[in-house]
Amino acid sequence: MLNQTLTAVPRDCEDCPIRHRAVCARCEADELEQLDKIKYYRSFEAGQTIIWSGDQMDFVGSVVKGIATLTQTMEDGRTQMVGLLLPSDFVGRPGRGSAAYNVVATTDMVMCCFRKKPFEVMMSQTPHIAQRLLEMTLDELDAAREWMLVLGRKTAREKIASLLSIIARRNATLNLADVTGSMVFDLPLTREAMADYLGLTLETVSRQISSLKKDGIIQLEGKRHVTVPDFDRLLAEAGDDSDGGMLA
Amino acid sequence: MLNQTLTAVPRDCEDCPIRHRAVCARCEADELEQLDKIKYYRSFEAGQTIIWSGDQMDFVGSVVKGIATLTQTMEDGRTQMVGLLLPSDFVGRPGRGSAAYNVVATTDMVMCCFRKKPFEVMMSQTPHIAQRLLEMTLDELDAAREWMLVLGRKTAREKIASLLSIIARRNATLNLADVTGSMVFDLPLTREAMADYLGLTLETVSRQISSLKKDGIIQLEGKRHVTVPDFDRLLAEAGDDSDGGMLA
DNA sequence: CATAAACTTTGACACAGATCAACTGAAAGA
DNA sequence: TCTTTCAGTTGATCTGTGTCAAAGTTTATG
Repeated sequence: MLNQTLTAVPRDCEDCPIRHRAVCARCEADELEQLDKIKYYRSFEAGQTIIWSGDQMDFVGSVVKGIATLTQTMEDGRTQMVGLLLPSDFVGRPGRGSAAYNVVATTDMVMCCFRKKPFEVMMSQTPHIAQRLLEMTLDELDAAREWMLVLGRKTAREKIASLLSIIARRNATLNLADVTGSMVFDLPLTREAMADYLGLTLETVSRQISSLKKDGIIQLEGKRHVTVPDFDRLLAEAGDDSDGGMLA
Repeated sequence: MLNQTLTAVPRDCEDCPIRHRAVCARCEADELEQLDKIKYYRSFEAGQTIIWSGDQMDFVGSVVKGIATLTQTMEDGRTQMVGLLLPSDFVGRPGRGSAAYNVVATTDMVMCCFRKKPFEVMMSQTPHIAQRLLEMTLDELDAAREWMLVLGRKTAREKIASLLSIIARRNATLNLADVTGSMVFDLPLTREAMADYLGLTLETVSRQISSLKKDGIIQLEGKRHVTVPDFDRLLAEAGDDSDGGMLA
């Protein structure tokens, strides 16, 4: 299979779809120019493992297009997803030599990579990058803590409803749509990936999705295309208060 | 009950027990002087709620002495701990007006608080603070992701063993002791708090501790004083590989 | 077009951990 | 000293989710 996405890769930061949300969001023109010198694009196919936990990492970077997962695995194979990487999310940790998690592309993907060493140097010199990275890391920490509540205390049905509401919300904000009433989106994850995210088995995921469908909370076309007729009802099933736990 | 800890509060950053691990770790003398102008100490008694989720927060700060918990609660009362705050850990999020979690003192505590507005101003001007906060936040994110694996995929027995090994390890590094062979420490948490950390009920926590005791993995004096005769055996019970997942 | 491979659904049954309840021991207060 | 309260333990039973198995659907492949 030829990789057609390579030709679609942006050359210029000005045209970059994640220019104002990624780690470079606050950079000025001259800083972008500096970044440009240490950056390169890489494309990945759906299913491809981008990084193995424990591997040496000589780059960090941003997801430009597509979706990837961050997973942790035990020796006996039990797997837990610990992050879902969407466009503009950052991959890697400055100052660390080896990867702490597996990173796997779940769709075809494009990443904007920075060579690690020069990126670290730049970070110590240009506060705009470190500031933005701090902000993004704090957001991820909040998201991780939200997931700890989901994993530790919610029922299987609530877990599924929580995941659907998060995907629906992210989709809406990405498309600048309203976060009310009816919403339509495609699931970017297989049943197994959803199970790994939620600490369930894929059979339980399947059963709970069927149950939500039977109860009219969601509608399904095919296996992946979801319609949520009433977002507040979905939130209620997730056990969240109606504001969805959003913070200023 | 009179609060005797107030008199034991450090005045000077030079004498501060967390001077080299807290958010101020990288600050120079002049920066400490600036911080000194916006800081104040607060003491809390065991059991006291320091911050309610949703409350306005006009300070951020560091834990100097004692232990606190970060918890999230659902409307029906289900509670999940999302962080365990030990000396040097940071409380609050610069740039956010209201608290996202409940913060409760589990022991008598002393905090070094900074008025939020001037702290934010200082952060934007002195990279040393933002740099250190980024580093600490990345560490917390790693810890949160480690807990997601525990919550999502481990059995009750493995969860307890994981918690014990984390507490043992933290205790050892705090006391500069060896992380091998036999270790002795006091549990800083009630059975209920442990349950909230691990997504279990307190009965299950109690049963699993009894079981680990019966099997000789741990020894107990009273309810809280724990001896771990063989740390590697405890790690094996936790389902971790022997290196404990530590990263450079 | 046929077949394989990957993904998903559904059913039957088992079991880990929750729930409900009784009891123990230690600490605090009258 | 006696009672009350709080933290913890242990037992009996129930139930939500996992496990094992089979079959259906969709997508890829020769």
